[in-house]
Amino acid sequence: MAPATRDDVARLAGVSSSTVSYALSGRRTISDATRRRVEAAMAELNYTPNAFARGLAGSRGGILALHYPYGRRGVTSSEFEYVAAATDRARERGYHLLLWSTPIDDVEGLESLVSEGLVDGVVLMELTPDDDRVAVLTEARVPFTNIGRPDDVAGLSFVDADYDALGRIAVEHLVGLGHERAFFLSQSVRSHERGSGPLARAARSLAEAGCSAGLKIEVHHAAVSVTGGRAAFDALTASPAHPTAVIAFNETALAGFVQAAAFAGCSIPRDVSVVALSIGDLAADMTSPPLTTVSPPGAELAVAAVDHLVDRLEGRSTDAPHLLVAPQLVVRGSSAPAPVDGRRAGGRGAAPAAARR
Amino acid sequence: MAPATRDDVARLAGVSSSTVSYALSGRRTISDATRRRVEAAMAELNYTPNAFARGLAGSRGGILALHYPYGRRGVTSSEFEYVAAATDRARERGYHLLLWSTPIDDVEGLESLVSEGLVDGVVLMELTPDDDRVAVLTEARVPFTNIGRPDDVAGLSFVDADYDALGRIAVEHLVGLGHERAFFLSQSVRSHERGSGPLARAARSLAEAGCSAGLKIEVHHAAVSVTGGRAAFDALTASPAHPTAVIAFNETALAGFVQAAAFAGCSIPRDVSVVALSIGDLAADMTSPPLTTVSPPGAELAVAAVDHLVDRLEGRSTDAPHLLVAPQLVVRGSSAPAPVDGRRAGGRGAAPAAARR
DNA sequence: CTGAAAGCGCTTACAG
DNA sequence: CTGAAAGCGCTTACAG
Repeated sequence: MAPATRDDVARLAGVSSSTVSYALSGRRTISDATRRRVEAAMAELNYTPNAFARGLAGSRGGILALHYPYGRRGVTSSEFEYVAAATDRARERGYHLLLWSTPIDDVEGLESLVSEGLVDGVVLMELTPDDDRVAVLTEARVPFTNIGRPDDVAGLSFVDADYDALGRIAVEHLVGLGHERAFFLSQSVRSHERGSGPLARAARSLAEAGCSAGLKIEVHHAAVSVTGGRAAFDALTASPAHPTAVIAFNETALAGFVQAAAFAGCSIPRDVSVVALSIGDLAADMTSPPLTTVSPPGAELAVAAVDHLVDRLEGRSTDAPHLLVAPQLVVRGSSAPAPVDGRRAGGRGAAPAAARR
Repeated sequence: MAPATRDDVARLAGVSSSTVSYALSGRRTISDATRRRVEAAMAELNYTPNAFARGLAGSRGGILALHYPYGRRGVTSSEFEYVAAATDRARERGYHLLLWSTPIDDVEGLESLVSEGLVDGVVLMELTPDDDRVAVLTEARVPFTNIGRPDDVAGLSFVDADYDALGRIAVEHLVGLGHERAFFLSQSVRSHERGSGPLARAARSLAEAGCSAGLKIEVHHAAVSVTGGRAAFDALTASPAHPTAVIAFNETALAGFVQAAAFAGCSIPRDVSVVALSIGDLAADMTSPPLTTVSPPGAELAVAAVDHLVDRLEGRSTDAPHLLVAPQLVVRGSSAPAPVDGRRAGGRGAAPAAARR
């Protein structure tokens, strides 16, 4: 049988159909007796309002889009965290979540999505410094929040990881362990230098924090590949500065780096400490030893972004739309006090990290 | 200004509004001249049909739901692969993808989603042997496909990884390398024994293939935790059978296992070979050496599921709805010929896996 | 080949 | 506190 409509409920309850609507939305006062009859009728008919009709007639459709641009970097281990958290939060707030995933430069796709009128608002992920999506959404007058931020944030609502704290936290951790020379496993020069991207900001904060805390940092631009990471290890070994610690913001290369270190008999953390930035828990646990990480709290960011958006859609947001969330330092086994004997990192023939457990 | 409607287009083109609809859907023949005028008008007004109105009036809303139950296991590295691939494929086929993620036992959530009439069909992920969602969707008469399968697949359309091949492929790989005794790093006894879940099927196929190929397999039930994996390593070391290979179907425990092996100076693959089942590429690359894996092709499965569903929705599917996809063996560095000298795996004091590169 | 019109199931002023 | 009715922007028989 066809699903029950609002008219069915009204008939059963002996009221007009608009009364059923108002009972549902609570937008006008209703006597207790009427409300009870309506509720009983809805329960009996197992009534669920039709989403399309609600969307067409009302101003609120109850659907949010999460735009996840791909092609920027590969699928990393923590991305699902954002998506899952956003989905859950949207649901808790009474919204559905449409996952929208196009190449970041396919602005037309986004444009046609919003012009369909299907979604009440959009959460944008992985903003680039000069992200075109911002203009599209602004022009279409679709409310949106950003996870991440473009260079120009005037009038924009965003939540982002505090990438300045990122660098500082990593530096402080290493300096606290007595390290004086570090090696920054970065990405391509281009991403590194782009104005306000996560990498650029992390790199800058690293440089600043290193400067004031007395940690000398050598920057190495590695390809985002396992091979790139192996080459990075060679570069570390060859470095005249003899760094005793590695700070990595290149998940894939880090995998290659760790492999190369193990092959070469270079022990982590005895010979070199490793602090990984923006790495998921699972990936961190797969290495031996597990990696000390400083990562943005993905779930928290996603929840905050959805909350911001929904607050705005429901007209109850007045507070500052900019939120910077501090990254979390999780100390696992890959960071340790700097070697005291000044033995050079990456040296061959070192014994394995057996012993204590 | 408000977005253009079908009436605006009709007026501009000098035709009736139904003609615009038909021009769009192609459900009746239209003269070339008319079609051109309509198209020009649409282009000029930058017209996009309203999704809610289309959904309300027509039978097709153009939205698919992907139900991702959480709480079953944690976020593993390859889950995003399924979600991303499904999203892309849906879009390619002209549908939106609603991500729906509830605890697997929250059948009511699913029920109310479909009774809203928002979605044309549903893709279910991670089916359990006696999955309640199947009954709910069947009763609601909502078309759906499954990634994975329950025990009773009568009348059901599903795509699934061939978990029988999974075990066989792993066994053949190891036997080909001369191994005779393996250790199966499994999960809790309960999941292991449940009728037709992936683990149960993989375990069964492992047992069968091992039997006929002459590989003796010792089963170890580890907790799904890093600690569980460390304990598993101890169990391997203590095993009187002295297994020379590990087959793991427990991603989190495997992380602990690999860590424990490294700590103990047990070299992979010289002392023990490791073959990981259902592990993502990134996680596989994070270990040293990178892991040889046999994993279901997540993207392929997701694409097939979406295709099945859409074919059915569009009435163009008549072929068999059951699809079993072979897992992929990727040989990385963790598997090697069995030790010839019969040296016991897990022995302490072994030298690190330095040397060749 | 094309038009006029009913209807999808809601929301929300407008009356009372 | 409640009802009758217009309208949201489409799709699709029904006529011609």
